[in-house]
Amino acid sequence: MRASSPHEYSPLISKLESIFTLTEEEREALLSLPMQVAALKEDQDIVREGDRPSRCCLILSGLACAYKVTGDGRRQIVSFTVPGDIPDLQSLHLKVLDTSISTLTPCRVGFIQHEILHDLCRRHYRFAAAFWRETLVDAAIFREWTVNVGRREAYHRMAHVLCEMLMRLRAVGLAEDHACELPITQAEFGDALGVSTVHINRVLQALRSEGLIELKDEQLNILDWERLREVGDFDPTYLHLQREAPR
Amino acid sequence: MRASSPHEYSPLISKLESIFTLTEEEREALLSLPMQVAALKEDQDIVREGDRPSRCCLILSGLACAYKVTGDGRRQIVSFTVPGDIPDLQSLHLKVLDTSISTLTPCRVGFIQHEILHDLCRRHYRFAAAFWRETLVDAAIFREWTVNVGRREAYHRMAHVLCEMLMRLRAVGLAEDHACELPITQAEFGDALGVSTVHINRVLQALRSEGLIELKDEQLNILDWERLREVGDFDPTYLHLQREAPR
DNA sequence: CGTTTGGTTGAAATGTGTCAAACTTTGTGG
DNA sequence: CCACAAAGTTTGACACATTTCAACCAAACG
Repeated sequence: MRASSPHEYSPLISKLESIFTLTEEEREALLSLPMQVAALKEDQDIVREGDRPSRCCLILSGLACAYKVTGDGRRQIVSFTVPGDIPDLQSLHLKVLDTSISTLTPCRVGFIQHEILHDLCRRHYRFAAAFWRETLVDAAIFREWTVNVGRREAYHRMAHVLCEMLMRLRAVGLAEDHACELPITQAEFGDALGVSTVHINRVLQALRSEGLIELKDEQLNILDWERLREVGDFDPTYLHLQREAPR
Repeated sequence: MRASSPHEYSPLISKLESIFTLTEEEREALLSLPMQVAALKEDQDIVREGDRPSRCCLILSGLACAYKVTGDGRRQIVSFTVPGDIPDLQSLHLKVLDTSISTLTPCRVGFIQHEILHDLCRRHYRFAAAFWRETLVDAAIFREWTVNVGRREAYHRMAHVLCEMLMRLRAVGLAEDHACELPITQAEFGDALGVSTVHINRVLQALRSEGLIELKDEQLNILDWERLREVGDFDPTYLHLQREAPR
């Protein structure tokens, strides 16, 4: 664990910049936020359900996920994170965590104290609005996942998350037009989509044999974006990626 | 549509009061919020996916739901609302709505202009925090629903929502210890749980014959709360109902 | 009183889970 | 650098939860 250097904030800053233009003062304020940086291995819990954290975690690099475990020990991943996400930003206002957050790949994670963030939000309403907005986009993704899991068959479900991940990774500069690194195992996809690993395997084979995707060696290649979008019934509105007027 | 009288705000005020104590000034500020009140019939859309609303809707009485429709026309309800909820509070920071909101029963709904709420939040950070928190609790509910739909069988899923609804209604004074009005049809439960109406029917019969619940004439009676909780794998933590220290 | 809405039932079709085994790739220590 | 273990992927057969379809019933309603 070491302190942050200025460039560490770049995933967060570019994410905020993608929504509205930061003033010089705001950029300064962000860059001077004290943050503890840690490098984590894969499959490590960053925080756990039931924790009462005093800080938030900013994913600087790598993939992570938020998940819950049912009484009989089955895991449901409720969202994937991409760099620039703060998956436990909710803890700023909800004392007890109701989800765990775990790395899927090795990650660099920045920890920022709650008080620091509260100060920032109190001083600049635009930051409060920006962070609040982040949590609202998260919520929109949760809603879409409920729809995905509740009303689409596994084949379509899979197409849908692949579309989502590509768009989200592209938004933070981690994907080409129709390709990206996607180091997610079939078991993890299963936990995310509420489907058994075996079935995920079959569904992926179907998508491959239909000529929609290539997925091998942690590398996703979307061969027919238009048809994958249709199959996944994917409409990116819920990701709220468009630039909007500042508040 | 008519203007609000003071007592209209009571569902919202008691909800906020259940989280932290309002100062006299804050209570004043809330009561003086201009709000347009409308009485809606059942099964009416309040707002629709794709809308760009300039106001939020506060459910004053009745049940409503947020839902999305898939490309092939199947509806997924992503959450139920109870009085005091502001199901499109997200629209304060996300321009385009990604879900529709519809009444399930006749409802009284209050509309509050975005500017008014933004002003309030800017002037009193505690309100920003309180409303922000509301949206975070919503998000927690979405997450739990993903788990419910993704990892539990229909029988357990149903038990889970019944527990959730009882707790939420109790929190706003609309339920006894183990009973409440619950005017939700089996088709609506189906859309909420990602299950066909027919199967909802069978699952309800099972819950009834196990002696766990009575559900008839829009009246839910939980006969064995402890076992229903177990069957539904229900842990209310995610509802974040406990009183917390002010911010 | 007929019509609509919501609930109930049965039988057949099907998507998905489970189990168990084999295969492939990756990582690691000797 | 090989050998072995561990992790991830693939396959087939079978079980089962849930859907679909179609009909019927009961209560509410205008």
